[in-house]
Amino acid sequence: MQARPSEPPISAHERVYRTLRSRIMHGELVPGSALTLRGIGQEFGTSMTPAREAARRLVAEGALTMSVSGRISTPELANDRIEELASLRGLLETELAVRALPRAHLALIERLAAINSTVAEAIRRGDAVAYIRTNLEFHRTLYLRAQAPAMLALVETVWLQLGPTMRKLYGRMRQGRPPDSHRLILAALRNREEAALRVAVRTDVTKGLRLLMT
Amino acid sequence: MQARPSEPPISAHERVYRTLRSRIMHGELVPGSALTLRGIGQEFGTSMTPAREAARRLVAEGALTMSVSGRISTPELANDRIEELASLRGLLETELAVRALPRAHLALIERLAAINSTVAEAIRRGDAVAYIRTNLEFHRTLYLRAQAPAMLALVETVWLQLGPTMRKLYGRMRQGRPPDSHRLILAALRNREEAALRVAVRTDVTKGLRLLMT
DNA sequence: ACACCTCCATTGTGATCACAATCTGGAATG
DNA sequence: CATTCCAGATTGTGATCACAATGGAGGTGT
Repeated sequence: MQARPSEPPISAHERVYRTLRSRIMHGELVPGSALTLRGIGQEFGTSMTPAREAARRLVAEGALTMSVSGRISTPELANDRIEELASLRGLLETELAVRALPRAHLALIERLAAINSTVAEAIRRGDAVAYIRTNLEFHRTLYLRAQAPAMLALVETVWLQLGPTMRKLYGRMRQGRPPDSHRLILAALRNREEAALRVAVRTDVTKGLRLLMT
Repeated sequence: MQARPSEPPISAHERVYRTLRSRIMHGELVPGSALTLRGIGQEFGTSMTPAREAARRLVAEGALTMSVSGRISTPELANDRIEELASLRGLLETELAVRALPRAHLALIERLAAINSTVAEAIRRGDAVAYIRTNLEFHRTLYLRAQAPAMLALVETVWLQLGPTMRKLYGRMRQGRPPDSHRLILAALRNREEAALRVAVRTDVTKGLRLLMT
Protein backbone atom coordinates (compact mmCIF):
# COMPACT_ATOMS: atom_id res chain seq x y z
CA MET A 1 0.00 0.00 0.00
CA GLN A 2 0.93 3.61 0.25
CA ALA A 3 2.72 3.73 -3.06
CA ARG A 4 3.87 7.09 -4.34
CA PRO A 5 0.91 8.70 -6.07
CA SER A 6 2.64 9.22 -9.42
CA GLU A 7 4.82 6.15 -9.44
CA PRO A 8 2.92 3.19 -10.84
CA PRO A 9 5.49 0.61 -11.91
CA ILE A 10 6.36 1.94 -15.33
CA SER A 11 6.04 -0.56 -18.17
CA ALA A 12 8.76 -1.05 -20.72
CA HIS A 13 6.89 0.28 -23.72
CA GLU A 14 5.84 3.36 -21.75
CA ARG A 15 9.42 4.11 -20.91
CA VAL A 16 10.46 3.73 -24.54
CA TYR A 17 7.53 5.83 -25.68
CA ARG A 18 8.20 8.70 -23.30
CA THR A 19 11.89 8.83 -24.07
CA LEU A 20 11.39 8.84 -27.82
CA ARG A 21 8.57 11.33 -27.57
CA SER A 22 10.69 13.70 -25.55
CA ARG A 23 13.54 13.39 -28.02
CA ILE A 24 11.32 14.12 -30.97
CA MET A 25 9.42 16.97 -29.36
CA HIS A 26 12.62 18.68 -28.29
CA GLY A 27 14.19 18.43 -31.69
CA GLU A 28 16.96 16.00 -30.90
CA LEU A 29 16.22 14.17 -34.15
CA VAL A 30 16.70 15.82 -37.50
CA PRO A 31 13.86 15.42 -40.05
CA GLY A 32 14.37 12.27 -42.09
CA SER A 33 16.22 10.29 -39.43
CA ALA A 34 15.55 6.57 -39.76
CA LEU A 35 14.70 4.35 -36.83
CA THR A 36 14.48 0.56 -36.58
CA LEU A 37 12.51 -1.49 -34.13
CA ARG A 38 15.44 -3.73 -33.34
CA GLY A 39 17.67 -0.75 -32.85
CA ILE A 40 15.24 0.86 -30.44
CA GLY A 41 14.83 -2.36 -28.53
CA GLN A 42 18.57 -2.80 -28.30
CA GLU A 43 19.06 0.72 -27.01
CA PHE A 44 16.48 0.26 -24.28
CA GLY A 45 17.41 -3.30 -23.48
CA THR A 46 14.08 -4.77 -24.48
CA SER A 47 12.82 -6.95 -27.28
CA MET A 48 11.21 -5.41 -30.32
CA THR A 49 7.71 -5.77 -28.89
CA PRO A 50 7.76 -2.66 -26.69
CA ALA A 51 9.73 -0.83 -29.35
CA ARG A 52 7.08 -1.62 -31.91
CA GLU A 53 4.24 -0.43 -29.71
CA ALA A 54 5.99 2.81 -28.87
CA ALA A 55 6.83 3.44 -32.49
CA ARG A 56 3.32 2.73 -33.66
CA ARG A 57 1.91 5.06 -31.06
CA LEU A 58 4.24 7.83 -32.17
CA VAL A 59 3.30 7.22 -35.78
CA ALA A 60 -0.36 7.53 -34.85
CA GLU A 61 0.37 10.89 -33.23
CA GLY A 62 2.22 12.17 -36.26
CA ALA A 63 5.55 12.24 -34.48
CA LEU A 64 6.99 9.65 -36.84
CA THR A 65 6.28 8.69 -40.42
CA MET A 66 5.87 5.17 -41.66
CA SER A 67 6.52 4.36 -45.29
CA VAL A 68 4.25 1.93 -47.11
CA SER A 69 6.81 -0.78 -46.42
CA GLY A 70 6.72 0.02 -42.71
CA ARG A 71 10.05 1.79 -42.37
CA ILE A 72 10.03 4.40 -39.65
CA SER A 73 11.58 7.85 -39.77
CA THR A 74 11.04 11.37 -38.50
CA PRO A 75 8.81 13.38 -40.83
CA GLU A 76 9.94 16.08 -43.23
CA LEU A 77 7.08 18.51 -43.31
CA ALA A 78 5.94 20.33 -46.42
CA ASN A 79 5.32 24.06 -46.24
CA ASP A 80 1.55 23.91 -46.23
CA ARG A 81 1.66 21.44 -43.38
CA ILE A 82 3.89 23.75 -41.39
CA GLU A 83 1.50 26.62 -42.00
CA GLU A 84 -1.39 24.50 -40.87
CA LEU A 85 0.33 23.41 -37.69
CA ALA A 86 1.32 26.98 -36.94
CA SER A 87 -2.31 28.02 -37.31
CA LEU A 88 -3.30 25.26 -34.94
CA ARG A 89 -0.80 26.48 -32.39
CA GLY A 90 -2.21 29.97 -32.67
CA LEU A 91 -5.78 28.78 -32.34
CA LEU A 92 -5.30 26.41 -29.43
CA GLU A 93 -2.65 28.27 -27.49
CA THR A 94 -4.48 31.58 -27.46
CA GLU A 95 -7.50 29.76 -26.08
CA LEU A 96 -5.40 28.06 -23.42
CA ALA A 97 -3.71 31.29 -22.46
CA VAL A 98 -7.03 33.08 -22.13
CA ARG A 99 -8.37 30.29 -19.97
CA ALA A 100 -5.28 30.45 -17.80
CA LEU A 101 -5.42 34.24 -17.47
CA PRO A 102 -7.93 34.53 -14.59
CA ARG A 103 -6.04 31.89 -12.61
CA ALA A 104 -2.57 33.33 -13.23
CA HIS A 105 -1.58 34.69 -9.86
CA LEU A 106 1.71 36.38 -9.12
CA ALA A 107 3.64 33.26 -8.14
CA LEU A 108 2.93 31.70 -11.53
CA ILE A 109 4.02 34.81 -13.39
CA GLU A 110 7.27 34.89 -11.46
CA ARG A 111 7.87 31.26 -12.24
CA LEU A 112 7.28 31.98 -15.90
CA ALA A 113 9.75 34.84 -15.73
CA ALA A 114 12.32 32.52 -14.21
CA ILE A 115 11.80 29.96 -16.97
CA ASN A 116 12.09 32.74 -19.50
CA SER A 117 15.52 33.64 -18.21
CA THR A 118 16.68 30.07 -18.80
CA VAL A 119 15.26 30.36 -22.30
CA ALA A 120 17.33 33.48 -22.84
CA GLU A 121 20.41 31.70 -21.58
CA ALA A 122 19.87 28.81 -23.97
CA ILE A 123 19.63 31.28 -26.82
CA ARG A 124 22.79 33.01 -25.67
CA ARG A 125 24.60 29.68 -25.64
CA GLY A 126 23.22 28.81 -29.05
CA ASP A 127 21.89 25.52 -27.65
CA ALA A 128 18.98 24.67 -29.93
CA VAL A 129 17.66 21.66 -28.01
CA ALA A 130 17.79 23.48 -24.68
CA TYR A 131 16.02 26.41 -26.26
CA ILE A 132 13.19 24.28 -27.61
CA ARG A 133 12.77 22.45 -24.33
CA THR A 134 12.73 25.50 -22.09
CA ASN A 135 10.54 27.40 -24.52
CA LEU A 136 7.95 24.63 -24.51
CA GLU A 137 8.22 24.45 -20.74
CA PHE A 138 7.35 28.15 -20.60
CA HIS A 139 4.20 27.58 -22.61
CA ARG A 140 3.21 24.37 -20.84
CA THR A 141 3.60 25.94 -17.42
CA LEU A 142 1.18 28.67 -18.41
CA TYR A 143 -1.32 26.36 -20.07
CA LEU A 144 -1.42 23.97 -17.15
CA ARG A 145 -3.27 26.70 -15.31
CA ALA A 146 -6.04 26.56 -17.88
CA GLN A 147 -7.25 23.30 -16.33
CA ALA A 148 -7.96 21.88 -19.78
CA PRO A 149 -6.06 18.61 -20.10
CA ALA A 150 -7.60 17.48 -23.39
CA MET A 151 -6.79 20.80 -25.00
CA LEU A 152 -3.24 20.71 -23.68
CA ALA A 153 -2.86 17.19 -25.01
CA LEU A 154 -3.85 18.33 -28.48
CA VAL A 155 -1.34 21.18 -28.35
CA GLU A 156 1.39 18.80 -27.30
CA THR A 157 0.52 16.62 -30.27
CA VAL A 158 1.10 19.63 -32.49
CA TRP A 159 4.40 20.36 -30.76
CA LEU A 160 5.38 16.77 -31.33
CA GLN A 161 4.72 16.98 -35.04
CA LEU A 162 6.74 20.17 -35.26
CA GLY A 163 9.64 18.86 -33.17
CA PRO A 164 12.11 17.81 -35.88
CA THR A 165 11.20 20.83 -37.97
CA MET A 166 11.81 23.21 -35.08
CA ARG A 167 15.21 21.70 -34.74
CA LYS A 168 15.99 22.55 -38.31
CA LEU A 169 14.67 26.06 -37.72
CA TYR A 170 16.69 26.81 -34.64
CA GLY A 171 19.72 24.93 -35.82
CA ARG A 172 20.44 28.01 -37.91
CA MET A 173 19.67 30.16 -34.89
CA ARG A 174 22.26 32.87 -34.54
CA GLN A 175 23.26 33.53 -30.97
CA GLY A 176 22.01 36.76 -29.60
CA ARG A 177 18.94 38.53 -28.42
CA PRO A 178 15.99 36.47 -27.22
CA PRO A 179 12.70 37.48 -28.80
CA ASP A 180 10.64 39.84 -26.70
CA SER A 181 7.33 38.10 -27.35
CA HIS A 182 7.61 36.22 -24.08
CA ARG A 183 8.07 39.53 -22.34
CA LEU A 184 4.86 40.74 -23.96
CA ILE A 185 3.04 37.64 -22.73
CA LEU A 186 4.22 38.27 -19.19
CA ALA A 187 3.21 41.91 -19.36
CA ALA A 188 -0.27 41.02 -20.60
CA LEU A 189 -0.63 38.49 -17.79
CA ARG A 190 0.38 41.04 -15.18
CA ASN A 191 -2.02 43.64 -16.52
CA ARG A 192 -4.86 41.16 -16.99
CA GLU A 193 -5.29 42.25 -20.60
CA GLU A 194 -6.97 39.48 -22.53
CA ALA A 195 -6.73 41.13 -25.94
CA ALA A 196 -3.03 41.88 -25.58
CA LEU A 197 -2.45 38.33 -24.38
CA ARG A 198 -4.14 36.92 -27.45
CA VAL A 199 -1.96 38.97 -29.76
CA ALA A 200 1.24 38.23 -27.86
CA VAL A 201 0.68 34.48 -27.81
CA ARG A 202 -0.32 34.31 -31.43
CA THR A 203 2.70 36.23 -32.68
CA ASP A 204 5.07 34.30 -30.44
CA VAL A 205 3.75 31.04 -31.75
CA THR A 206 3.47 31.98 -35.40
CA LYS A 207 6.47 34.21 -35.89
CA GLY A 208 9.31 31.72 -35.78
CA LEU A 209 7.62 29.16 -37.96
CA ARG A 210 6.86 31.61 -40.73
CA LEU A 211 10.48 32.17 -41.61
CA LEU A 212 11.00 28.44 -41.90
CA MET A 213 8.72 28.12 -44.89
CA THR A 214 11.23 28.57 -47.68
CA MET B 1 2.61 -2.37 -60.54
CA GLN B 2 -0.57 -0.48 -61.25
CA ALA B 3 -2.09 -1.17 -57.88
CA ARG B 4 -5.26 0.66 -56.99
CA PRO B 5 -4.19 4.01 -55.58
CA SER B 6 -5.94 3.60 -52.23
CA GLU B 7 -5.52 -0.16 -51.89
CA PRO B 8 -2.13 -0.93 -50.36
CA PRO B 9 -2.38 -4.44 -48.95
CA ILE B 10 -4.08 -3.68 -45.67
CA SER B 11 -2.32 -5.05 -42.60
CA ALA B 12 -4.17 -6.90 -39.91
CA HIS B 13 -3.71 -4.40 -37.13
CA GLU B 14 -4.83 -1.60 -39.44
CA ARG B 15 -8.02 -3.44 -40.22
CA VAL B 16 -8.69 -4.02 -36.54
CA TYR B 17 -7.87 -0.42 -35.72
CA ARG B 18 -10.16 1.07 -38.34
CA THR B 19 -13.07 -1.14 -37.44
CA LEU B 20 -12.83 -0.44 -33.73
CA ARG B 21 -12.29 3.25 -34.34
CA SER B 22 -15.37 3.44 -36.50
CA ARG B 23 -17.42 1.62 -33.89
CA ILE B 24 -16.31 3.92 -31.12
CA MET B 25 -16.66 7.14 -33.08
CA HIS B 26 -20.16 6.25 -34.19
CA GLY B 27 -21.29 5.40 -30.73
CA GLU B 28 -21.82 1.68 -31.16
CA LEU B 29 -20.18 1.10 -27.79
CA VAL B 30 -21.74 2.38 -24.59
CA PRO B 31 -19.41 4.18 -22.14
CA GLY B 32 -17.82 1.68 -19.78
CA SER B 33 -17.85 -1.30 -22.14
CA ALA B 34 -14.96 -3.63 -21.46
CA LEU B 35 -12.76 -5.06 -24.19
CA THR B 36 -10.14 -7.80 -24.06
CA LEU B 37 -7.22 -8.33 -26.38
CA ARG B 38 -7.97 -12.00 -26.81
CA GLY B 39 -11.59 -11.22 -27.51
CA ILE B 40 -10.69 -8.69 -30.18
CA GLY B 41 -8.22 -11.06 -31.75
CA GLN B 42 -10.77 -13.83 -31.80
CA GLU B 43 -13.38 -11.62 -33.42
CA PHE B 44 -11.02 -10.57 -36.19
CA GLY B 45 -9.40 -13.97 -36.60
CA THR B 46 -5.93 -12.81 -35.58
CA SER B 47 -3.66 -13.34 -32.63
CA MET B 48 -3.55 -10.83 -29.84
CA THR B 49 -0.61 -8.98 -31.35
CA PRO B 50 -2.58 -6.88 -33.85
CA ALA B 51 -5.35 -6.50 -31.30
CA ARG B 52 -2.90 -5.12 -28.79
CA GLU B 53 -1.44 -2.60 -31.21
CA ALA B 54 -4.85 -1.39 -32.31
CA ALA B 55 -6.03 -1.09 -28.73
CA ARG B 56 -2.93 0.78 -27.64
CA ARG B 57 -3.29 3.18 -30.50
CA LEU B 58 -6.89 3.87 -29.59
CA VAL B 59 -5.91 4.38 -25.97
CA ALA B 60 -3.28 6.88 -27.07
CA GLU B 61 -5.95 8.79 -28.99
CA GLY B 62 -8.29 8.87 -26.03
CA ALA B 63 -10.82 6.59 -27.68
CA LEU B 64 -10.32 3.93 -25.01
CA THR B 65 -9.31 4.03 -21.38
CA MET B 66 -6.76 1.76 -19.81
CA SER B 67 -6.84 1.09 -16.09
CA VAL B 68 -3.60 0.93 -14.14
CA SER B 69 -3.72 -2.83 -14.49
CA GLY B 70 -4.10 -2.55 -18.24
CA ARG B 71 -7.75 -3.41 -18.60
CA ILE B 72 -9.35 -1.73 -21.58
CA SER B 73 -12.75 -0.10 -21.74
CA THR B 74 -14.59 2.78 -23.37
CA PRO B 75 -14.26 5.98 -21.34
CA GLU B 76 -16.95 7.50 -19.15
CA LEU B 77 -16.37 11.22 -19.43
CA ALA B 78 -16.77 13.63 -16.57
CA ASN B 79 -18.69 16.83 -17.14
CA ASP B 80 -15.72 19.16 -17.25
CA ARG B 81 -14.12 16.93 -19.85
CA ILE B 82 -17.24 17.05 -21.96
CA GLU B 83 -17.31 20.82 -21.72
CA GLU B 84 -13.70 20.98 -22.76
CA LEU B 85 -14.18 18.72 -25.74
CA ALA B 86 -17.22 20.71 -26.80
CA SER B 87 -15.14 23.88 -26.67
CA LEU B 88 -12.52 22.20 -28.80
CA ARG B 89 -15.14 21.26 -31.35
CA GLY B 90 -16.32 24.84 -31.46
CA LEU B 91 -12.83 26.20 -31.81
CA LEU B 92 -11.55 23.83 -34.46
CA GLU B 93 -14.70 23.31 -36.47
CA THR B 94 -15.45 27.01 -36.88
CA GLU B 95 -11.94 27.46 -38.19
CA LEU B 96 -12.34 24.55 -40.59
CA ALA B 97 -15.71 25.80 -41.79
CA VAL B 98 -14.32 29.27 -42.42
CA ARG B 99 -11.41 27.81 -44.34
CA ALA B 100 -13.80 25.73 -46.42
CA LEU B 101 -16.13 28.64 -47.11
CA PRO B 102 -14.32 30.22 -50.10
CA ARG B 103 -13.98 26.81 -51.74
CA ALA B 104 -17.57 25.70 -51.15
CA HIS B 105 -19.12 25.78 -54.57
CA LEU B 106 -22.69 24.84 -55.35
CA ALA B 107 -22.10 21.14 -55.96
CA LEU B 108 -20.66 20.75 -52.47
CA ILE B 109 -23.57 22.57 -50.87
CA GLU B 110 -26.03 20.33 -52.69
CA ARG B 111 -24.16 17.28 -51.54
CA LEU B 112 -24.30 18.56 -48.00
CA ALA B 113 -28.02 19.12 -48.32
CA ALA B 114 -28.42 15.53 -49.52
CA ILE B 115 -26.48 14.21 -46.56
CA ASN B 116 -28.57 16.37 -44.29
CA SER B 117 -31.71 14.70 -45.53
CA THR B 118 -30.31 11.31 -44.56
CA VAL B 119 -29.54 12.79 -41.17
CA ALA B 120 -33.15 13.87 -40.86
CA GLU B 121 -34.30 10.41 -41.82
CA ALA B 122 -32.10 8.80 -39.18
CA ILE B 123 -33.62 11.10 -36.60
CA ARG B 124 -37.11 10.25 -37.80
CA ARG B 125 -36.33 6.57 -37.45
CA GLY B 126 -34.82 7.14 -34.02
CA ASP B 127 -31.63 5.36 -35.14
CA ALA B 128 -28.94 6.83 -32.90
CA VAL B 129 -25.93 5.21 -34.56
CA ALA B 130 -27.07 6.19 -38.04
CA TYR B 131 -27.68 9.70 -36.82
CA ILE B 132 -24.20 10.06 -35.37
CA ARG B 133 -22.59 8.61 -38.48
CA THR B 134 -24.44 10.73 -41.00
CA ASN B 135 -24.10 13.83 -38.85
CA LEU B 136 -20.33 13.42 -38.71
CA GLU B 137 -20.30 12.74 -42.42
CA PHE B 138 -22.01 16.07 -42.95
CA HIS B 139 -19.32 17.87 -41.02
CA ARG B 140 -16.42 15.93 -42.50
CA THR B 141 -17.62 16.54 -46.05
CA LEU B 142 -17.58 20.25 -45.40
CA TYR B 143 -14.23 20.29 -43.62
CA LEU B 144 -12.51 18.26 -46.29
CA ARG B 145 -12.81 21.34 -48.46
CA ALA B 146 -10.69 23.29 -45.99
CA GLN B 147 -7.60 21.44 -47.27
CA ALA B 148 -6.25 21.17 -43.72
CA PRO B 149 -5.58 17.51 -43.01
CA ALA B 150 -3.80 17.98 -39.68
CA MET B 151 -6.63 20.12 -38.37
CA LEU B 152 -9.22 17.62 -39.55
CA ALA B 153 -7.27 14.84 -37.88
CA LEU B 154 -7.39 16.68 -34.57
CA VAL B 155 -11.13 17.20 -34.89
CA GLU B 156 -11.64 13.52 -35.59
CA THR B 157 -9.67 12.73 -32.47
CA VAL B 158 -12.14 14.85 -30.53
CA TRP B 159 -15.07 13.09 -32.19
CA LEU B 160 -13.50 9.80 -31.25
CA GLN B 161 -13.28 10.76 -27.60
CA LEU B 162 -16.88 11.88 -27.62
CA GLY B 163 -18.18 8.81 -29.46
CA PRO B 164 -19.45 6.68 -26.57
CA THR B 165 -20.80 9.76 -24.82
CA MET B 166 -22.70 10.88 -27.91
CA ARG B 167 -24.29 7.50 -27.97
CA LYS B 168 -25.55 7.99 -24.48
CA LEU B 169 -26.81 11.44 -25.44
CA TYR B 170 -28.73 10.39 -28.51
CA GLY B 171 -29.84 7.12 -27.05
CA ARG B 172 -32.45 9.16 -25.21
CA MET B 173 -33.17 11.00 -28.46
CA ARG B 174 -36.88 11.38 -28.97
CA GLN B 175 -37.96 10.83 -32.52
CA GLY B 176 -39.06 13.91 -34.32
CA ARG B 177 -37.86 17.16 -35.72
CA PRO B 178 -34.22 17.41 -36.82
CA PRO B 179 -32.41 20.46 -35.47
CA ASP B 180 -32.30 23.37 -37.87
CA SER B 181 -28.67 24.27 -37.19
CA HIS B 182 -27.57 22.35 -40.25
CA ARG B 183 -30.01 24.38 -42.26
CA LEU B 184 -28.40 27.53 -40.89
CA ILE B 185 -24.96 26.25 -41.89
CA LEU B 186 -26.16 25.61 -45.42
CA ALA B 187 -27.74 29.05 -45.64
CA ALA B 188 -24.55 30.74 -44.46
CA LEU B 189 -22.55 28.81 -47.03
CA ARG B 190 -24.90 29.82 -49.83
CA ASN B 191 -24.80 33.47 -48.84
CA ARG B 192 -21.05 33.47 -48.23
CA GLU B 193 -21.55 34.92 -44.77
CA GLU B 194 -18.53 34.12 -42.64
CA ALA B 195 -19.89 35.54 -39.40
CA ALA B 196 -23.17 33.67 -39.69
CA LEU B 197 -21.29 30.49 -40.53
CA ARG B 198 -19.19 30.83 -37.38
CA VAL B 199 -22.26 31.19 -35.21
CA ALA B 200 -24.13 28.36 -36.93
CA VAL B 201 -21.28 25.88 -36.63
CA ARG B 202 -20.55 26.77 -33.04
CA THR B 203 -24.13 26.39 -31.89
CA ASP B 204 -24.60 23.16 -33.83
CA VAL B 205 -21.53 21.68 -32.27
CA THR B 206 -22.05 22.93 -28.74
CA LYS B 207 -25.79 22.73 -28.36
CA GLY B 208 -26.33 19.00 -28.12
CA LEU B 209 -23.47 18.38 -25.76
CA ARG B 210 -24.57 21.02 -23.29
CA LEU B 211 -27.72 19.18 -22.32
CA LEU B 212 -25.70 16.05 -21.67
CA MET B 213 -23.86 17.59 -18.76
CA THR B 214 -26.18 16.61 -15.95
C1' DA C 1 -27.29 -11.73 6.89
C1' DC C 2 -23.09 -9.50 5.96
C1' DA C 3 -18.26 -8.93 5.46
C1' DC C 4 -13.89 -10.82 4.41
C1' DC C 5 -10.71 -13.89 2.53
C1' DT C 6 -8.81 -17.33 -0.45
C1' DC C 7 -8.18 -19.46 -4.80
C1' DC C 8 -8.60 -19.97 -9.73
C1' DA C 9 -9.67 -18.26 -14.27
C1' DT C 10 -8.66 -14.43 -17.03
C1' DT C 11 -5.98 -10.57 -18.58
C1' DG C 12 -2.05 -7.75 -20.24
C1' DT C 13 3.11 -7.83 -20.88
C1' DG C 14 7.12 -8.99 -23.07
C1' DA C 15 10.32 -12.40 -25.46
C1' DT C 16 11.23 -15.29 -29.24
C1' DC C 17 10.63 -17.15 -33.71
C1' DA C 18 9.44 -17.81 -38.67
C1' DC C 19 8.45 -15.41 -42.80
C1' DA C 20 7.95 -12.20 -46.56
C1' DA C 21 9.04 -7.79 -48.32
C1' DT C 22 12.51 -4.44 -48.89
C1' DC C 23 16.83 -2.24 -49.10
C1' DT C 24 21.84 -2.11 -49.98
C1' DG C 25 26.11 -3.30 -51.84
C1' DG C 26 28.84 -5.01 -55.31
C1' DA C 27 29.63 -7.48 -59.47
C1' DA C 28 28.72 -7.98 -64.27
C1' DT C 29 27.63 -5.83 -68.61
C1' DG C 30 27.03 -2.20 -72.08
C1' DC D 1 32.78 4.77 -66.54
C1' DA D 2 27.89 4.46 -65.88
C1' DT D 3 23.94 1.41 -65.50
C1' DT D 4 21.61 -2.78 -64.39
C1' DC D 5 20.79 -6.78 -61.90
C1' DC D 6 21.32 -10.18 -58.41
C1' DA D 7 22.02 -11.84 -53.75
C1' DG D 8 22.71 -11.34 -48.87
C1' DA D 9 21.44 -8.72 -45.00
C1' DT D 10 18.05 -6.10 -42.69
C1' DT D 11 13.43 -4.80 -41.52
C1' DG D 12 8.49 -5.04 -40.09
C1' DT D 13 4.57 -8.39 -39.27
C1' DG D 14 2.19 -11.63 -36.87
C1' DA D 15 1.87 -16.01 -34.01
C1' DT D 16 2.89 -18.40 -29.92
C1' DC D 17 4.38 -18.95 -25.29
C1' DA D 18 5.58 -18.16 -20.37
C1' DC D 19 4.62 -15.28 -16.54
C1' DA D 20 2.93 -12.07 -13.09
C1' DA D 21 -0.86 -9.42 -11.68
C1' DT D 22 -5.59 -8.68 -11.34
C1' DG D 23 -10.48 -9.54 -10.70
C1' DG D 24 -14.37 -12.18 -9.41
C1' DA D 25 -16.76 -15.98 -7.36
C1' DG D 26 -17.59 -18.94 -3.80
C1' DG D 27 -16.90 -20.33 0.73
C1' DT D 28 -16.05 -19.30 5.63
C1' DG D 29 -16.39 -16.89 9.86
C1' DT D 30 -18.73 -13.63 12.87
